[in-house]
Amino acid sequence: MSLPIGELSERKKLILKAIVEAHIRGGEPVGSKYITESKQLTCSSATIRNEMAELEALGLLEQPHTSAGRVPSKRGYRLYVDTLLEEYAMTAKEIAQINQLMKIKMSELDQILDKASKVASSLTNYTGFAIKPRAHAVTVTKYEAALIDAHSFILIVVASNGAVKTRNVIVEGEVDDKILARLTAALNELVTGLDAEQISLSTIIALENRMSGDSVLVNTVMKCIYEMLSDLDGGELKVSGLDRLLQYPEFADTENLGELLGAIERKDEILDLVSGIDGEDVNVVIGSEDCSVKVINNSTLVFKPIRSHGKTVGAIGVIGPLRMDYARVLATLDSLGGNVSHLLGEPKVSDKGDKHD
Amino acid sequence: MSLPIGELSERKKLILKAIVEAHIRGGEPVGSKYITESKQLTCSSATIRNEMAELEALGLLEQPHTSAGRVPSKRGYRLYVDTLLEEYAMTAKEIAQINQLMKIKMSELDQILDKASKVASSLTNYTGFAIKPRAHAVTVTKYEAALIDAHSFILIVVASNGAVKTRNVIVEGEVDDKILARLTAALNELVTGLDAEQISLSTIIALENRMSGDSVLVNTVMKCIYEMLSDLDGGELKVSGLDRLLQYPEFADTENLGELLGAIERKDEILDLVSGIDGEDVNVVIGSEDCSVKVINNSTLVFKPIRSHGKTVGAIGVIGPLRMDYARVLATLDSLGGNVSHLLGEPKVSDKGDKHD
DNA sequence: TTTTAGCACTCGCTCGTCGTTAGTGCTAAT
DNA sequence: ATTAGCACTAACGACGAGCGAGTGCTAAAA
Repeated sequence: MSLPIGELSERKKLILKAIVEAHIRGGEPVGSKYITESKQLTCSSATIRNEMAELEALGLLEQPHTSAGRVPSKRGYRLYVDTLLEEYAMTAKEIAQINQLMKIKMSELDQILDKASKVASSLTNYTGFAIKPRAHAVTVTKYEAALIDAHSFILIVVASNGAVKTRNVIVEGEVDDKILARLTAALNELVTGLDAEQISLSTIIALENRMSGDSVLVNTVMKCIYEMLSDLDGGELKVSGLDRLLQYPEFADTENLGELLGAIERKDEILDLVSGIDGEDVNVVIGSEDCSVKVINNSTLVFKPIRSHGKTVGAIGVIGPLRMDYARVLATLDSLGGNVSHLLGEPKVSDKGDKHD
Repeated sequence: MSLPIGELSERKKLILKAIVEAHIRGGEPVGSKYITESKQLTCSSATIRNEMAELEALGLLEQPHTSAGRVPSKRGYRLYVDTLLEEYAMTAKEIAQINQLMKIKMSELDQILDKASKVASSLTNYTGFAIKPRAHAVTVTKYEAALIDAHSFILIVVASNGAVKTRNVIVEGEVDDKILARLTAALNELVTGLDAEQISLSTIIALENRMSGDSVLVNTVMKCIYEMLSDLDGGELKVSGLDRLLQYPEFADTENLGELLGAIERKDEILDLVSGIDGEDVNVVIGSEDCSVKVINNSTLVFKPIRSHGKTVGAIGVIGPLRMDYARVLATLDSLGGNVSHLLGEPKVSDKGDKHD
């Protein structure tokens, strides 16, 4: 399973790199002749062929069929991303576009993530996505309520992860400001710091006692709170620039496209995948190499966590074909994600460290 | 432009109906022989051919090429939907599924619409969508605020269309409950009933006076309010079951699919289209027959407005190929949409009136 | 021992041909 | 007005030839 990175001769690395990059550009299998022509390799096509055969034996290249050129395998891409990739120098235009995004003052995390994923999509020309990860054991830190009319009010919940949710509560009986004040006071005292599973019957009974035994109101409200808590740790996945997928021939057939659309539709696989990875660097998931997510078999996910005050609050990334322009995408996401995190109050990392996982 | 409905002989209608239905089922051009065989038409294929030629001259049928069968044109579908469509009898299973949806108690419009569009998609096997239409001149009917810490609070806005929006407001100076109380009181007094365009400088100045000239706070808040108001009348489009598109051969090529995905991506065309249509019946938009929405040239949109307390608050619908199973889709959406509206407090329409536009 | 030139071979791709087939339009007979 | 019959059309699938890009292997050169 582990890659024999050290074992690879310098020339093999160069050849692999050339093949990956040629294939990223052209999308077609690349042959030995092409390599000799275009690159600074001084050897002949026959030598390249021998090397290519060995690279294939190592599982780094694949042949669609005899007498076609070679295509990088997933392991090949992985090796490329991990060790062969050169820094991509962002163009002034790209930097400007990111900076312009940063100028737009948006106060809501959702909006920022959404916008950022759109920018990621348009800068890289792949499909962009934004994720708010699943959170475990979200609790409520504060309740507020706002009266609408005699039969309904808005319940506002501030969660431990900083999210805010509201819900329209319609009650059978009558409510007024005084009842609401009592309710919020009781909720703040009794039902904070509990996650969805920790709300027990005793909590509810204690609450009822505080609310003069108005069990209808209490039940309605508790149901709402439970619902909101479940919502809060649900995670979210938003996709932008889906139509960009179509320009890549690997998604021209229904097979791959269907798999990917299905995965996006279901959300959970991608959500789990992204939520399961921590850290602040850009991550690259190539195909289903780690076999956990079977569904995005022929696509690559690249994403960068967004952090705020030391916590991961989301992620932005792009989805595209295996032969993704990794250099560019990594640079773009790194910069964009860093800026977004910075915008959210995260200290900027000054050292340009290793960005791979 | 107007269709010569009355002019069509009974037999022509029957033939057109048979062709549309055969083509919906099979997806392929249908020939004269097929009609004579399968249907109760007593005449021969030659007669059918003559009739078909005339129907084609009327613009109701099309020929992909000579020596292929006929395919309904957009006008043909339109005529079919408007006058030839027979009621679809929903199966017990479908009814049960809708009823089950109705049992799920959800309090938020967004969730209900979202869920309903998913059900629409799964019942019809087309792509479902849910829309909250653009609203003009949304105003705020009530403000509330909830303190988070000394530098931030949550601003809650109840809009004239019943929607609720919250925003995290971070201020330079310090805030406390007392300041917030004054702020909300002032806002409720001075900045209600105004839409985004009507907020003038004098409003802001009046507000500043009330807030002891704290122009920083006032400006921050007003910017937020403006943003929220703009958000509120923005409209929303959510799509579910996108992958279902792929099973229809008309979306197998990149062309049509790209157009449709692009339109969904941009949202505004579809939003405008749906927002522009009022009433409570199911609407059918076939291709870009009315030339306003050029982009969904080869798809059909069917949607039903969702009403609550006499107002249109959203719409659910499906997107699919031109040869959509109209009978089924219309029945499903009519029933589903009616139920959702009912759930939202709209009186149930008892008379099963004409459901076409 | 490594590299390279040369060569036979493979296999997909593109044409053109050809027969088949489903469907048409037209005409003449009913 | 309808229909049977017939000639015609165009898509479709199979077949085969030619092409070309690319390979693997071998034997010679470095």
